[in-house]
Amino acid sequence: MTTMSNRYQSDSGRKRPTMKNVADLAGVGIKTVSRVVNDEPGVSEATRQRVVRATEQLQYQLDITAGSLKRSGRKTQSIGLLLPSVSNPFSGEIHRAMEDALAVRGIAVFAASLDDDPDREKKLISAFLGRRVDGLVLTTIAKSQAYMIPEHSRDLPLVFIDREPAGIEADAVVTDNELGAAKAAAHLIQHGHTRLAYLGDRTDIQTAGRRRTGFLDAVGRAGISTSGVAVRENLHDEETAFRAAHELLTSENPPTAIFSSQNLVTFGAMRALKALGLHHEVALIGFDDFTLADMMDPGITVIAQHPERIGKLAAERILARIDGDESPARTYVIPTELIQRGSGEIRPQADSGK
Amino acid sequence: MTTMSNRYQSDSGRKRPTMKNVADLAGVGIKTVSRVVNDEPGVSEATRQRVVRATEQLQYQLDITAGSLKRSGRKTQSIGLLLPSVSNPFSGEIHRAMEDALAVRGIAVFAASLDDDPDREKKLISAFLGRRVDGLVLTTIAKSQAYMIPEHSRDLPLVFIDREPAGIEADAVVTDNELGAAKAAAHLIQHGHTRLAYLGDRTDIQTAGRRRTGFLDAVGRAGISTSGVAVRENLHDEETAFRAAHELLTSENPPTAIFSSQNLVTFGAMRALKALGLHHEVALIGFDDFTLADMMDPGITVIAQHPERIGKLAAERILARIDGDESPARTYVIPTELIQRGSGEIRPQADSGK
DNA sequence: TCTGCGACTGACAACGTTGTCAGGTAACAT
DNA sequence: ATGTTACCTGACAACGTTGTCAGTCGCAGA
Repeated sequence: MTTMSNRYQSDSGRKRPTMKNVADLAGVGIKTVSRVVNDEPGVSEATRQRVVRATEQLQYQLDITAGSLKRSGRKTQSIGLLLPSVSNPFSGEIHRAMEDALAVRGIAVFAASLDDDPDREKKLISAFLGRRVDGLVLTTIAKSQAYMIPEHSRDLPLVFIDREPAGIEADAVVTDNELGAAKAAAHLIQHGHTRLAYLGDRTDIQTAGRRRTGFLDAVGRAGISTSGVAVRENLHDEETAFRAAHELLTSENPPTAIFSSQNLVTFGAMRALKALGLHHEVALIGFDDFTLADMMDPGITVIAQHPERIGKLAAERILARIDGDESPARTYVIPTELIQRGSGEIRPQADSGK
Repeated sequence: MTTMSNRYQSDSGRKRPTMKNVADLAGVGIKTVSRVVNDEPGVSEATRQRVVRATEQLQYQLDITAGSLKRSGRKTQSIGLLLPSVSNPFSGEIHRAMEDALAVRGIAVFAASLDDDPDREKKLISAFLGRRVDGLVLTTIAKSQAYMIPEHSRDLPLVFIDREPAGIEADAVVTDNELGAAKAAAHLIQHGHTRLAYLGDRTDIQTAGRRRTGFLDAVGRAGISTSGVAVRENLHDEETAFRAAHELLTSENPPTAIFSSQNLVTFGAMRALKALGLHHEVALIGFDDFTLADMMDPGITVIAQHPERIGKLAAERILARIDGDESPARTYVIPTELIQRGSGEIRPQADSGK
């Protein structure tokens, strides 16, 4: 019947079949198989049928890595995604949105966690470059991304998310941190607060700085002395945030409202308020929304970011760049949303001024 | 000085350099560059130095995809990870644990979301196979994974997580769903409850079935008629869970304790209890832990799973299989932990029998 | 001096695919 | 009958790397 050895006649074959095997079985040339598999024109219906049958019989799977070798302009159909941590819900949302936007183009995503570690950043980028990803979407930590210029100038599409790059010209998609924090300040002031506290993340993280600036500037614009704002920074987990909040709340002149610049810090502040029984007396607004915020007592008012919009836009930008968009680098700013749930609407207590 | 055109002399080069470029610049053969780059022995120190300098000067990056082409036994140093959704915190924890375990071996992870959609499952698996991943770690939805047998018999390492496979012999790492649910039942009964409710997920999800069985069996073992247990299933989101819980709680003979088989269902139940003002009267235990469970009022008692242990073990198994472990397929069961926080320790109210 | 050995080195084919290009055939117009 | 299409088709090189293998060289031992 056929000239094939029966090695590839059944599912029990040891090795993966190649185009050569399919071509032999179908009695055509390799290139014809390639055309059929890639849905290229120029193959008669009869031949196509025969090839399709052969691929099915052998359970043939095109090796995309081999194809991406030919013509180095060829793409690997994969991108690298560098996130603070894949286990962080905010990152997860971004990841998911990107996946959805990229899947329609058949692009797969390599995801990895940076853990705010510059060394790890370089290692991971290196690992992705070695796999010849078509583009890189990343949240950076290193002070400068200038070390990536060689790659970028080699036409490696780059999109920064959440934080803007320094020392390199590239697209970025970020949350409107200043305005978001300013909204929080305005909201608290509008509810009568004048003794405010700002609980911030590590000062070397760009977004933390922006939120701080946005908050303090808005306080100043409202005519309140910013020197009266209690600022505690470098809070990187619940524990340190709890301690800072606890300390502030039990001090001589405690704040009547707290703004926390990040989820873990918000959690720490919530715990401190609850521990002191002040959760219904001191106002709290957190930056970044979180699950069950509305189920808290009181519900936690937040400045919500839109990770799904960030992810979607980042995916669109990287695709555009991969497709050859050469327009100047641009930063896209995604607005925030103030969600009132109770904690941010608490008014200063009459007796708290003591 | 050198025979190289100055095309590759600086960072401004357009194309990525190849081993050939490095070899020319260093004045050695390609193979010698390969040896240096891969840290193989048999290169004199002097030569090595020259090659290293050349790679640095050209910012050379080894193309691992090209290498994996040679000798088809060669690995791509990447695996595919199929999760319910990368934005789901439980999945995120597993992903993270796997990443950490695989990174030390230089293996990158392609992650994708299944969304409980069998078609999507097949498409994604196909996409990963086309990229010649060294192994696949997945949470399945399809009733049977028999369709993967051809690939599996071609030595594609496979590890199932969270759910056991059907119709195929492969390793699996799962939570002890039966025992976990049984613990919940025993805990509630021990606190005096006899009118129990079980709120479950889609019945076609394997883990949901196991939790149901575990719960009901434990109830039976305690000598309580299982026919008295109110069972509501196919609850797949907060809204449906809320309605089911609300309905049960406002029925003729309401349960004094609820067991919810999954996070979203737990959230729905929590909302229903709060809406009816019963959160301090009706006991609740949820399967799977979640952030801020301890900050609820009351704190939510849960059967915690250990996603980080599942991920770590799955990574170890896939590595072992990649390294040639041919031992029989085995299912690894990860124990759960009952975490008491208040909601599960509420006793039946005296008047609730009314 | 010659032989043998060990250490080093590079030419070459091969991995599985696709771009290029030339050849071959049928149909149709001249 | 001949030329002109349009359409199919496959041989072949190339992509960037590594395994194989056949060298070359310096030096110790005979």
